[in-house]
Amino acid sequence: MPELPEVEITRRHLAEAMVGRKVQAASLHHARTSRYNASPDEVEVLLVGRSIQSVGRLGKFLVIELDDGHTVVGHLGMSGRFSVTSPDANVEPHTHFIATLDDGKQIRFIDPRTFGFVAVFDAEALAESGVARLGRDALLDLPETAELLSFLQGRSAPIKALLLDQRLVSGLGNIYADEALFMAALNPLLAGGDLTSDQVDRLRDSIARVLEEAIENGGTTLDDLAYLLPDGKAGDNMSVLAVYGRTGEPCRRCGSGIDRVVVRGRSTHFCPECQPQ
DNA sequence: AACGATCCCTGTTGGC
DNA sequence: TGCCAACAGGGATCGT
Repeated sequence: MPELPEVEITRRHLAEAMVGRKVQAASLHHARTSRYNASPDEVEVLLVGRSIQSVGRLGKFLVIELDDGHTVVGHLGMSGRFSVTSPDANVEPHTHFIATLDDGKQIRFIDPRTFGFVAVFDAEALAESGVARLGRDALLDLPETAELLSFLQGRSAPIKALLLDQRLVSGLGNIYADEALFMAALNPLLAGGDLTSDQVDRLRDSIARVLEEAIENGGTTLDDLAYLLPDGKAGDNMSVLAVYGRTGEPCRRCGSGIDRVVVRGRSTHFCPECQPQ
């Protein structure tokens, strides 16, 4: 599933293709993909003729500024993918959105499970959108240990659940939350408020390292869910995952079997020896 | 307020 | 082999 590293890699590709370009045509074929606008038509009307000023990212959201003050917000959900193609390229199944730019290139959004979306917001709608509720970005703006400690103070929820809460720090999903907890040698079920300053310090460093390594590796492409980069290539990061998806397999550090529990409805992978309660 | 459960959706997988 | 239930999960929403 796309998390911060995969969205960041997507952002870089889209920025290269889109910044300074004008949208010549836009078509949106799926009401669920445009669910944050009044209709698919509204997305098309708001986009055509606009120039793209910047392609940014906050957490797992892509934030694209247009020349008239509107903002395009995109989210990959769990199966979404943007591709940059020529207009005559084969249109893949589940292609819900196509924008044609003034250099002839097309930006396409392909999303089988439709958890993702493409929205065009004015300033008011943006301020009420999910983007406005995000905590600091885990890659660009990771809070210092002291600030994280105060966030966690008094929280009884397991640290795994708190890492998935995008209001705390934005960008971590199920894969990198598990990987960061393993790297920090922290049990995912520990209550957030029980973490010591040293533990939060380790967790902070681990979050940064896990995300940076994943970006260097081109992101994580799982076998079952074909996350692909916008150029169609697969990422390499799955080969270095320590715990995610490795239930029953030997821990890369100590050799004992990786365990799996469910936290807040999400599968959670950890080494019971390296990450004791 | 904090926390957990539920829902959305479809390709893949595992059990029978 | 074929069928179908179970599973995967980010974010919104709702109940406790």
